[in-house]
Amino acid sequence: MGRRKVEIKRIENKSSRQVTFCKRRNGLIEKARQLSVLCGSSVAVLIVSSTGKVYSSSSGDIMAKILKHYEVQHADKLKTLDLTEKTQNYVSLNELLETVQRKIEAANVDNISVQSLIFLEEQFKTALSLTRARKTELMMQLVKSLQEKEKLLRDENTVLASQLAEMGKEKEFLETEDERAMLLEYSSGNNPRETLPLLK
Amino acid sequence: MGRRKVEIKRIENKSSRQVTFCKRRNGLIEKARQLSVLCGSSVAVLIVSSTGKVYSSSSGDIMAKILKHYEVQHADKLKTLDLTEKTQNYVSLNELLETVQRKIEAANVDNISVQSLIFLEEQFKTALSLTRARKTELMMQLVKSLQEKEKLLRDENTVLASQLAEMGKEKEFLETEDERAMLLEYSSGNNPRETLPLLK
DNA sequence: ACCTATTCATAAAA
DNA sequence: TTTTTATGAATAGGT
Repeated sequence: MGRRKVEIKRIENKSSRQVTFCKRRNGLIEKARQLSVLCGSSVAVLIVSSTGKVYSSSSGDIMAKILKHYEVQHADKLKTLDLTEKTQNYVSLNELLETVQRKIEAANVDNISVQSLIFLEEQFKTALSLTRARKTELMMQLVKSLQEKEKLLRDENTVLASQLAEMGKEKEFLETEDERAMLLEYSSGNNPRETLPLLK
Repeated sequence: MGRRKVEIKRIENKSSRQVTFCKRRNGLIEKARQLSVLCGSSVAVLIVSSTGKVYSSSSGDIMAKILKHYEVQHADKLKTLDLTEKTQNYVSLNELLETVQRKIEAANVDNISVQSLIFLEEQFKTALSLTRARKTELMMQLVKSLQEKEKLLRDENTVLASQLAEMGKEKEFLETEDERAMLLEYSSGNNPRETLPLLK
């Protein structure tokens, strides 16, 4: 499509290669845009010139779609996880997809593909943190409830112990010397405060 | 470039949209190949059809180049993280980059862009799972120790309660009718097994 | 999937 | 780079 037909092989002349690169790069990106608009598809183009410069374009929600595609591909894998983890994964993955989609729709900058990779990593990092935080919170709740339970039990123990002591005192007035000796022996061998090293 | 000019806007007719998608998709990928060959550049194209099917092509070592590019761009960002996280990130990021690069060098298949993205996500997911698993394990250990503590306390309570009961019995033989009535009243109001709803 | 009229992309030149 | 212009390439609509 020019003054003459060109063979598809590396253009040796440096400056004409540069010119061709510029034109065809723009053409490719425009074609990508058209495809995206005409057919409602998502298209990303990444170009790295021989000098290392990166050009890219991306239209639509391609990153989100790729992740969706991935999600479908890996639905089986998720099924091997237990139910609790499964739910958590779905939630965070969906959140992730939504955030990615929103961010891409908001930003009209070029270079989105590379940015998407960067962004993707950031999102996973964030998701990791969020999941960590959520799990920690849940487990901290569990620990807290266990600690409360523990406190109640310890209080209960205290009450029981004082009841015992109370009874012991009462007994002092009632029982014979022999009976009292027996009781003390039993009590010293089973004193709660002496047999619960964990609570120290 | 057809029988008539088409506006660049979504094609509403489903079947002609499908035909156009197919033609233009092939065209785009061929153009990408040509650009790559003519100008010695690396080009990746990612297309996701409106039905969710993913097509892609990539020429040269584009993903490796992009990752290199990315790695340089984000050296600064990593410096803003705190030391602990920083160390962890460096390790996992470097490992990740190395693995991706190796995989790319090994595989001469097309479709590298998508595969890399998928792989990237998988890596993060794995990292996420590992972290989760580790945290869960640690917290489960804590929960387990708390539960053991609880069991000891409950046993202790049981012992104390039976001691109380024992004493109560003993008293039956010793105390007067008035003293016994008082004791029963007190005991029924503070029975441990009645005041610990958490343990039910 | 193939045809072909027509539009589009771009090679060469500036 | 971008514009111009002549020409080859891509493709819309039809089969």
